[in-house]
Amino acid sequence: MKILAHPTREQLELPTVLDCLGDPTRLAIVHGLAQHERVGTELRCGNFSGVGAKSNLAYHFGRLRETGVIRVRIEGTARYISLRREDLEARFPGLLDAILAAAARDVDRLALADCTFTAPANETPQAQSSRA
Amino acid sequence: MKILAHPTREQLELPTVLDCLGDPTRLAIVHGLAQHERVGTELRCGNFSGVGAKSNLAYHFGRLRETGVIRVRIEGTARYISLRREDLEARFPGLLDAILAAAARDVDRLALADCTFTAPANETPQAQSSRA
DNA sequence: TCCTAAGTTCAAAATCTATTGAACAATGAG
DNA sequence: CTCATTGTTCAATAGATTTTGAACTTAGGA
Repeated sequence: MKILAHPTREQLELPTVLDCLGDPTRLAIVHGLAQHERVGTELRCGNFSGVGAKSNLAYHFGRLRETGVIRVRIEGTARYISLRREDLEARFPGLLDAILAAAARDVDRLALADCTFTAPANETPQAQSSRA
Repeated sequence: MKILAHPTREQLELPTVLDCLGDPTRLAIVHGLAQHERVGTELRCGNFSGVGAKSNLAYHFGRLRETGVIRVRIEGTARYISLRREDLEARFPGLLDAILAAAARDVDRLALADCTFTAPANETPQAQSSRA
């Protein structure tokens, strides 16, 4: 089992993060992650669709991870994705929230609709509430 | 005398703006503009240096204008530049401030130092103090 | 008028990005 | 073991980005 390389909090760079989120596909992924956070379950790479070939999805997730926007945890053959909210907030206060709020407001304007995900039922062991 | 095309406030797009500011050179320009705002004088394109050839500066200013990040006012042969703070704030609340604050905090880390400007003495008619 | 300063536009080059399909690796199930 | 699932890596490609120098425009003096 491999552990993927992530930049440390201190290594996060502003232009890199902005550039990373400037891509509509990646912004859509991050928006989707943020929207899904309240559900409590974790999303896998494969939950996302509408981004083209599988290899393209891997490419964008790679970029999001290398940039430090998301964290990727390997478990079996699956990779669970989460937003690095605390790290981003510590380095760039208010930035992620402003971006997510703007993305949420513009959701129909962006190509965000192209990137959707099918939410998992109750795949992660730790996080499911009593009612579905 | 020409008037340059600017997107309207409503036409500002989040991915476009993020992508535009994801470039270190343009981020440096915008940071410089914001830093200079308190002085009260307007900056021209030519006040900036360290960005390479003149045509490259024109390229980046063109991009910033088309994206809606800056406004460019022509006066004679000079072009006066200003940040579109209100428009950006209206469309993406908190975004510009978060970016500028982060850029200011990371100022020595970024290549911002490469892009400097020589502030004008008292070129704009409305804003000059008594001291030279 | 002629000159200069400010900035643009164009074409070319070097580089980077996004996308795809095919082949590959790793894990868990039957 | 065998097989399907999950996702990666590779090579190729099409397109976008950044950068440069040279030629050009425009306005304001001397």
